[in-house]
Amino acid sequence: MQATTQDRVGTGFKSLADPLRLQIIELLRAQELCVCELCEQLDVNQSKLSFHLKNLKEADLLRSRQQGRWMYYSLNLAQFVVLEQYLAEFRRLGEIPSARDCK
Amino acid sequence: MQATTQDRVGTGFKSLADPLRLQIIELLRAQELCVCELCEQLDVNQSKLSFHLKNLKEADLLRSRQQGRWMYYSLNLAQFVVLEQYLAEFRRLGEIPSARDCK
DNA sequence: ATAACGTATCAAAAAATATTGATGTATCAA
DNA sequence: TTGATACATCAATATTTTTTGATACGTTAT
Repeated sequence: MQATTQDRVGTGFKSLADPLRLQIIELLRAQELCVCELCEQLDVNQSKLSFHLKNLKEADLLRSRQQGRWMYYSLNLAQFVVLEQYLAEFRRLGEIPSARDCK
Repeated sequence: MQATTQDRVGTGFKSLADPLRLQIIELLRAQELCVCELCEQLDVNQSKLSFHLKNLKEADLLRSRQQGRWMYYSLNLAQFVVLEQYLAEFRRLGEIPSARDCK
């Protein structure tokens, strides 16, 4: 079984479909952060944050690296580009014909 | 109360986060269609389709026009651009600094 | 006017997702 | 080696979203 483009972008959009996750990526847009800093800045408990970080990571939107007991998360820009391109395709085609009349 | 950018893109991404809705917009990418045609092509019941069309419309991703008893749906490309631009912002900033070491 | 059609809406049930609090694991410091 | 810290995971619950079937609404044909 292999993932189609639709699966991959679908997973990405689903991940972006949550306000807390959007806040997370907006913080990470400025710089890589560890979980404890995200916790503080977002004022959200750790378990909840962990859940959402995992979700973003599974959608391939985030990367993580461990250093000692800290876990640093950062954006995976490549995947943002994938989603961006998917959307750009819609524009690329230019004019979309009206429906031919129905019956 | 007014909608923030986050609300608006959040709603957009949430709407794109469903496989059937992705199929819908991919069909509409080729041309405007009426509900009955979408029903047939997607092999899905009418009430379900109506639900998802409403969702896409509320996310401002679709437009509709009525003609007699038919309802024609088409993409609202402007909103696709809004989402695309939101994603493009992430790229625009270039290199993202690593975290400064934690404690 | 009545009937049939295309679509929307609604309420109930089902399914998916998120939150919470508790516990587990690895790492570091003392 | 003990305790504390940083994070992940799990099970139970709560919340949200989706599906289904029924019904309602507006339009056209008869």
